[in-house]
Amino acid sequence: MSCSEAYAPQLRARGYRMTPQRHAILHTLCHSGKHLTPIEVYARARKQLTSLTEPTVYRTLEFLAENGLIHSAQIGNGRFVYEVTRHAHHHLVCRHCGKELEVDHQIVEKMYQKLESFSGYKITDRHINFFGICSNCQ
Amino acid sequence: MSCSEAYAPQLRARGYRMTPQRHAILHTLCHSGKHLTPIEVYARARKQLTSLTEPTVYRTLEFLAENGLIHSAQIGNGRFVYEVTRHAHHHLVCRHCGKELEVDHQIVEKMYQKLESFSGYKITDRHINFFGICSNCQ
DNA sequence: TTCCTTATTGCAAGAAGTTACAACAATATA
DNA sequence: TATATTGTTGTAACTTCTTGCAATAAGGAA
Ligand SMILES: [Mn+2]
Ligand SMILES: [Mn+2]
Ligand SMILES: [Zn+2]
Ligand SMILES: [Zn+2]
Repeated sequence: MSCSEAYAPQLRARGYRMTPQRHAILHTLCHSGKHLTPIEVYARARKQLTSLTEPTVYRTLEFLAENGLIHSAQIGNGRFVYEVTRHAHHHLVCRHCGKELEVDHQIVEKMYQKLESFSGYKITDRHINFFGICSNCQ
Repeated sequence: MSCSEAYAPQLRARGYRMTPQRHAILHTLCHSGKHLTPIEVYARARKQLTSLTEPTVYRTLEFLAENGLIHSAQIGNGRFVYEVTRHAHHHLVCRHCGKELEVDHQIVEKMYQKLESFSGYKITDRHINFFGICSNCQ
C-alpha cells in the first residue's frame, strides 16, 4: 500500500532518503484531507510509528516543504499547517468565524507578476492565507 | 514627552485604558524604526518598566494590533513582528538572504478587489510578507 | 475624595517549537 | 564483505508562546 511510495524516487533523485518517519508523516498527510498542524501530524503519525519524536516531525515537515512534496501555510495565530502538494492554491480565512475558502492561484498570478517585475524578486509562495471577514460575518 | 500620549484618546474612545505597560510598549515600537519580535519588545520595554512581564507583552501586542494602533506581520519562521501603524504597505522577503523590500499597498490593491468580488470576503490584512528570492540570490 | 466596576496585569503552569550533539543507519566505495 | 561517508534521528535542554485565575488599578460615579 501507500501514497508515500510514490515520493521515494523524488527524494532519492536529490540524494535524500525515504525513512519510516518520512513515510509515516507523508501517509498521515495523504489521508487527512485537510490542513494539519505539526502537533496533529505528530499525534496521528505516532499511531503508525510509535518511536516517532516531536523534533523529527518539525524537521521533516520543514524538509518536505522545502522539497515541494508538501505545502505549508500560516494560520491566524502564526502557526503552520501542512497538506500534501496539490494544485497551486491559496486560502481566504475569516477572522471572525474561521471559515475558509480555497482560491486558485491564477487569481493572484497577475499580482505576482507585477510584484516580480517591480522588485526583481522571484516569489516562491504558492499557498498563502489571506485574512478577512466572510460575507456572513460582515 | 512621548509618542504614546497620542494613542490614549484612541483607546479611551473605545472604552479601553492607557496603562504604563501599553505606554512602554508603544514607546518602544515608536522609537525602534524597524519590525520587532515580542521578545525584542519585551527586552527593550522592560528597561523602561522593569515590572513588565512576558504574557502582558504578547497580550498587549495582539490587543494593539486588533485596534489598529500597530501592524503585525508573520516572518518566515512563523513568528510575528510588529511596528507602529504607518501607511499601508507590504514586504517582499528573500528566503535566502533575508533582504526585505517595502512595497506600497496600491500595488496589490487590484488583486484585493478581485479576491473580494470573487469571494464576498472583505480582506483586512494591510501588512503582508511575501516570500521569494531576491535578484542577488537568484 | 471615597467607593465601585471591570479592564488589565502578574503569577504559575503548561504547550508548542527549536537547537546542539551524539548515535544511528542507509548508501557508496574498496 | 568490510569500511568510510553522510543523511537522519532521538535525547535533553532550552526558548517562545499560551492559558487560567486571582490580584491589581484605571476611570467613572457618588
Ligand atoms: Mn491548502
Ligand atoms: Mn512593515
Ligand atoms: Zn466569518
Ligand atoms: Zn536574497
